[in-house]
Amino acid sequence: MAPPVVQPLDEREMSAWHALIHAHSRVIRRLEAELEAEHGLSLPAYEVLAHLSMAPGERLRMSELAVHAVLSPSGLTRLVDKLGREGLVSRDRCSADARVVYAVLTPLGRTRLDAAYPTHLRGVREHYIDLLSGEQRDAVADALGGIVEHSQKECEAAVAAECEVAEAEMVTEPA
Amino acid sequence: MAPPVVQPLDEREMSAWHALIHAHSRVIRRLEAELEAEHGLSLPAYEVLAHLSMAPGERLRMSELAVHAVLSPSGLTRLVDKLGREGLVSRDRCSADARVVYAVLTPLGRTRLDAAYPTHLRGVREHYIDLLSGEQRDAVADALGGIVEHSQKECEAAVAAECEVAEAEMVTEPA
DNA sequence: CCAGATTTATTGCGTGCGCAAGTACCCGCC
DNA sequence: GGCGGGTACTTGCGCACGCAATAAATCTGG
Repeated sequence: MAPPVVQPLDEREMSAWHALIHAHSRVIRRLEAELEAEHGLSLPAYEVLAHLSMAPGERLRMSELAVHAVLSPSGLTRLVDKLGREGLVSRDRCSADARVVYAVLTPLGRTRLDAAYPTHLRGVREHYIDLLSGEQRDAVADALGGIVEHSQKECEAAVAAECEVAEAEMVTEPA
Repeated sequence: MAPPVVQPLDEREMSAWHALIHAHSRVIRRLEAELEAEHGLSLPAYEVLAHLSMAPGERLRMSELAVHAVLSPSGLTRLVDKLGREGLVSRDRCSADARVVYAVLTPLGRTRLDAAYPTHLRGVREHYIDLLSGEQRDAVADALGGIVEHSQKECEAAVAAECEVAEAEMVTEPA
């Protein structure tokens, strides 16, 4: 019952923390502002189009898209609604499994994406990549990439744990 | 007028970009979920309380607070409204300059912050800091910190540029 | 000393988005 | 073969937040 004394953040740790928060905020804000001003696309919208364009058949399931774009399933549904109204993507129900929906890039969507690509690329370079040395870039990719991986594993572990709990309940309350 | 051909992102650059986006998203989501569940505080709310607690007199101007917390001025006004309704901060008009208002931490706010601190600390460690080696941590702080600084300088430069434009207009259209 | 420009904070408005509940569908088991 | 349990997406709801316009106070030049 002794409180699990956690070491307070020292100055370096603190600065690594604030750096993540503030750098992300600054980079994203600028990039999004440019994308919005020049092409009327939000960053999530751009990312959806970009991921679709790289997928085989320029189509992806909603759930896959939600993972790539950083969006909840419901957020993605609404975003695809919006892009659909603008004619940039269309929906396509899967014939094999009527639950799944594919988002498909339309020719117009491809055109808009191609137009927006230089803006996005320039923004990412100007506000982020080109401000880092090669070593810094690799170090960041390595460090933060590791966090992403770790986080994914923990999610899977959490799901597994839930299953075990469910099984335990099956035993505890056999109804 | 030749299009300023910008080098496409190679694989390493791409991965540094995605790492930033996804790592940020994952870390923030987890931390915020824990903070919300255990103490009913959003991450921005926690940060406002934390910054106030470290300020002299536990008080800070709205505008300063907006810079530290990652929030627009309007966002901050509303957040302070909300924290005020919960009794965690109070507003205090500055006697010297009636335009500025100070947000000050109340005793109740201090209590809530103290209660939430371990959760926040544990979250930052568990989902971020402790997943990095010492070198990685310093490299990230260095690289991303540099981006923040650069971005600040650019903002100042942009403001200066606006002034020049304004001056130029003064000359162009002397009314 | 006052009119206009500037700074500081707030409000109107619209939008984006996450959670939880709902719907439609697939699958395995009796 | 149909029924209970999961899966994939959508919708209801509410809130947070950014931008632009506004209000109030201060500063500055004539």
